[in-house]
Amino acid sequence: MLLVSEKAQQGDPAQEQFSISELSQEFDVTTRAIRFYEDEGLLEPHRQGRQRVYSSRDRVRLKLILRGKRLGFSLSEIGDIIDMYDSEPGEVGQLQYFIEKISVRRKTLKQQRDDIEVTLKELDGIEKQCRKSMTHLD
Amino acid sequence: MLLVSEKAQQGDPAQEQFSISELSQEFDVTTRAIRFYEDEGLLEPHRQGRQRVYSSRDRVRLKLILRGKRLGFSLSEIGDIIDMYDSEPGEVGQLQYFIEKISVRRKTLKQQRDDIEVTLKELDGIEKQCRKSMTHLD
DNA sequence: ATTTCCGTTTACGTAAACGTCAATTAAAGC
DNA sequence: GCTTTAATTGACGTTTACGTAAACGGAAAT
Repeated sequence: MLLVSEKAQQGDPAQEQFSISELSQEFDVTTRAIRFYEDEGLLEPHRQGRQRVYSSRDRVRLKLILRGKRLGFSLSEIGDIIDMYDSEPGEVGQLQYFIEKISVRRKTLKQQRDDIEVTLKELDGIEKQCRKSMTHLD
Repeated sequence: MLLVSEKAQQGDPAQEQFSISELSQEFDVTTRAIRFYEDEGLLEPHRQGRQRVYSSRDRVRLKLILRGKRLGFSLSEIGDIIDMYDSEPGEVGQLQYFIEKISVRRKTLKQQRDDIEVTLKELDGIEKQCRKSMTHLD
């Protein structure tokens, strides 16, 4: 292995370093996907020569990306979301715009949450019917 | 318009009929999409000649499809889910398999729900920071 | 020295979910 | 009867999110 993995800088947890395969394994995502996220501007790891070196900040971003995916967002939407997290807020106008984006996102998420509640309840009902049918067939 | 929309069979609500454009408007989805769902085996409306006539059962299915989409499921996954709703449970083996599928689906949904909770809380934090920054800039 | 791992780049391939014509058909309004 | 309007089928195009193979570069182990 490389210098990177000389058992990862464990001194300062904020300065830990990760290789692409470490992240790939930890989050169960292919290296191809990780590089693709970089192509799409969602990650920009440092380089040691040509090799990618990921900081713990990069790792957090990857986490956010995957969470976004689980929620069904597109990569470009996820890009918008991530930018919310670590943008240095400049002018008031931007902040205003920002807050609006947050409210939009919140609406979507709440709709999803409601959808989930309904669906979970329906699943409960279906399962009960199933179990009933099964006892009848015993 | 067609016979279908002679102010839709309002006698028995379970026998209401809908044209493709009615559903398209009601759910804000293109007719192309609706036909595509049919191609994928998610809908199978009756025909009057060559025209599609949707029952209220078809309408419910469409509703389920769209909810599934909002939750980020693929059409084939949605197909599985819908089949859960209206399949006539046959043998015990099938029911067992069925219940497993339900449990898998439930896990996914719960994961999503947790993701949403976390994200909503984070959004709260970000918004607070925003508002703080704004008052400082006033 | 050479095999063995990673890792990188470039490029083409692909599946899903429609969009977008184009050409027909058929019914409704006048 | 003619025109407008809604619906259908078929085909091709498009975007997203990667997969897959090819070819090459270092470092590490034997």
